[in-house]
Amino acid sequence: MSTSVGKLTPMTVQRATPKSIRTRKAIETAARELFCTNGFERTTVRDIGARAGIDPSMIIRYFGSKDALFAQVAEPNLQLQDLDIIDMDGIGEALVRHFLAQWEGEQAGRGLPVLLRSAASNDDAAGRIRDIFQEQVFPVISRAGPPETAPDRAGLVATQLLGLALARYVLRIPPVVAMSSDVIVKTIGETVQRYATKG
Amino acid sequence: MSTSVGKLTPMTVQRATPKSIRTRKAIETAARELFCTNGFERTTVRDIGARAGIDPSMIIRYFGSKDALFAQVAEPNLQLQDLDIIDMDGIGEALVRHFLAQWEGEQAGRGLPVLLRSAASNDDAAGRIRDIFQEQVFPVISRAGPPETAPDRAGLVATQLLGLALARYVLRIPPVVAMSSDVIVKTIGETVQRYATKG
DNA sequence: GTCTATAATTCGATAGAC
DNA sequence: GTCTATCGAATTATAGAC
Repeated sequence: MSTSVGKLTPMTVQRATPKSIRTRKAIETAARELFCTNGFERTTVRDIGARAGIDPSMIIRYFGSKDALFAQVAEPNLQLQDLDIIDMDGIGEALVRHFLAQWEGEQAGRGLPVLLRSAASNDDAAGRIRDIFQEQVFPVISRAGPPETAPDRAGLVATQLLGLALARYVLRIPPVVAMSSDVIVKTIGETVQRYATKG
Repeated sequence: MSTSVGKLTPMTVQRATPKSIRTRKAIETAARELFCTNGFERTTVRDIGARAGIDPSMIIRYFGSKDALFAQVAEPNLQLQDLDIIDMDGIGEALVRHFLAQWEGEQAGRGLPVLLRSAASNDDAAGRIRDIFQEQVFPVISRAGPPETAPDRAGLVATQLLGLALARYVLRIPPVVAMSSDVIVKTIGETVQRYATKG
């Protein structure tokens, strides 16, 4: 949900007819897939248009620019609020399981793969990932240990979770790809648990 | 060492005069820095020429193409052979310390940062990272535990080491950047030790 | 060996007909 | 609302004078 249909782009005013809604959604879906697969730089407006089955010029008309489209599409919401009520003894495994589900699920983290794929090429993609961890991961980790070590603990958790995503979904290192979710949750969960609580 | 001066590019035959050697090295250095900072896509041949203080057309003349230059420059050698003789009880900390030195040292891993920066944009950068781990990391990890679990153990080590590099050098997540080398070696070394030996 | 000039593409973005 | 046609800028790569 929340593809923010009502959110007007700062350009040509445009009514939200049923058809325009479908077109906008088609563009966003195609953009997400291509940004995620090829990263920001290697994805062209023309490619997105072709995949969405609409004219490339419509993309500019709807979103104003390629950058604006990327910003619209790369808004990860890790939905970690679900974990707030979990007891801290299982925070490690819970975090890993949650992340795997986010990456492999239908919504695919709503943008995290897109960002990670483009973090090296898009100017602010790295900054957005930083924001995500500060705003969404840090608060959760904070409560799992002494407050004064919270930044370090959150940072360590970030290295392991991002490294897992990088190796499994971007670089596709064979044994990491082949590993079952259960093994990952158990093995890496133990690491995350230690990072989150003891640092 | 081993900037492979004698290695002829498959193009215009060219004598290796002292001047041409200097030019070639200047190009390689500038390319490494820019590829490492901005990734493959955002680095232009013109930028490299400007930084090297030579004409952009010389780059094509010397290396044939931008892709060929990238391939020439992105040949990481982790030099893990130094670790072969270390006792396995300290393999975790040794690996992390070695990696940090590689990333932060003069030679900067001779290409690993370049590759990681470009893994999302350059077609074969991800493949090269896979090769690096299979050829260089895997053999070292193999000896640290039961052979049948070697791939999984090496894969787990990869997630943590690459995640550390990603968070600290590419995404620059503040607490990870601020963390001292000693703390990183100790904390993450403990994780790598467990992955390398027990899986 | 080096540089000037430019060819040949490709991209993002726009104008305007319908 | 959608598409055709195209602009202007940027890129890699080449040709040829010096």
